Amino acid sequence: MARDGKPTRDKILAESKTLVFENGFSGTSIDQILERTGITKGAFFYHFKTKNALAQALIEEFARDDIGHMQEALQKAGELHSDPLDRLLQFIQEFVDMMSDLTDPPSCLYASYTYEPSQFKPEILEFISETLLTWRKTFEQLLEDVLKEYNAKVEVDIAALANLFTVIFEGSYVVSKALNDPALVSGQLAQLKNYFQLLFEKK
Amino acid sequence: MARDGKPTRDKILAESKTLVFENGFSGTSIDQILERTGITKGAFFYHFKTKNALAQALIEEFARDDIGHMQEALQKAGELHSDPLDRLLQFIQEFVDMMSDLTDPPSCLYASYTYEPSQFKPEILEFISETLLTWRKTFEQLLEDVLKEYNAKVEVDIAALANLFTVIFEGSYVVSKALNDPALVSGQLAQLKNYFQLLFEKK
DNA sequence: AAATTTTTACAAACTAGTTGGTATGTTTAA
DNA sequence: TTAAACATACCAACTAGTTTGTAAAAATTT
Repeated sequence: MARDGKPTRDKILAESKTLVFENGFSGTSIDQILERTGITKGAFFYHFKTKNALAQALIEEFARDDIGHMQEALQKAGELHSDPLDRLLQFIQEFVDMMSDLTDPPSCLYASYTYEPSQFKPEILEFISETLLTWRKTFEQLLEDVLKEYNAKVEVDIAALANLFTVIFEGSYVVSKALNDPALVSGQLAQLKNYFQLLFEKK
Repeated sequence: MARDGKPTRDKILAESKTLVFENGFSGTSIDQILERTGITKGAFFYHFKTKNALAQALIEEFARDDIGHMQEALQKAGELHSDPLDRLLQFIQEFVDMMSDLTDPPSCLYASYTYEPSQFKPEILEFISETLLTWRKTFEQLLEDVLKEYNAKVEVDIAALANLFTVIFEGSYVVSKALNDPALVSGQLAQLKNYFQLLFEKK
């Protein structure tokens, strides 16, 4: 190895992500990325064969961080509570805390890509789908554990309940951005906590 | 008036909306619009001075329909129920019904624009913000009416509760698209109904 | 009511600038 | 000195937007 290319690659990824959230993916030109990073076209295409390869690297990094947060919260909730409902509520609380002092509205790359799907190779969209399904499965497990010791006061669809977490996350991001209200996100997640608190009663 | 240009204009708007949901706004070229509509550049720029003027017309039409649905549901809920909680639940049920037999995942232009904000003039983004606030105000009114006759079982933030409707709508659109599951939307709105049913008890 | 003028609603061809991507070099560190 | 990590210059295709022209309907005049 000659010079270390990782700082350059990381810089491309970081600045690209910011740009994609501002302009969308197809609205982000490679020239813009070069401007922000201070590198040249040769450097860019050394690290990424095509613009779509950048898209793929971006979403993979985003998903890695995302799933990382999920597992951290899962572990913390498991450590703090043995009761399955407390664990579920703590899991949500972890994200309420995480989102409680944002200075800017957050953005999700899944949503960004989902609203211009034709720009990406099918495998990228499938990867997003699979990542969201990972979230759902995790949440389904948490819910099933709850249902062993709790009854639901109204009839519930477990899959729908499990999706609700991601739905509120994605939705609160959109609305938070549209209203320029970063604090909105944690407030919405708190509603989900309320819902579960109201829904389940000890057997 | 000479020849009637309205059919042409409407065709541009309809095809453009479809294209924007496929490619994003900046990913949609005017040439693509011309291909789909079968018109020429002269015709396009006769009806819309700039591409951004199209963006504005698109969002205004979308918001008009959107607010229209809101008022329809509001009226119907008001006709069917005098009890404020029943009215609130019926209001949501109207949208559950509306979304219950989708064949494709739906899309929202607010979210689409929000994830490439730099492409639009500030007034367009403000217009989106104001439209979402209209939703919130309507929902706040419904909730306040409920709280006159009902108590909330847990402490609630009315603004957060009012936002939750839009949040679940936007979020379910994103997740529905990402998972290619059109049925998901109505299932998520049903959760919101559950929440309110559990939350309020007669004074 | 017939002839003329004006306006609307387009069509076709063009332009200046931008796009993603490439070909060919140069630098740098092991 | 060799391969990795860039830099420079370039290109064909595409971009939004413009220019110029024209058919037809509506408005105005005769």
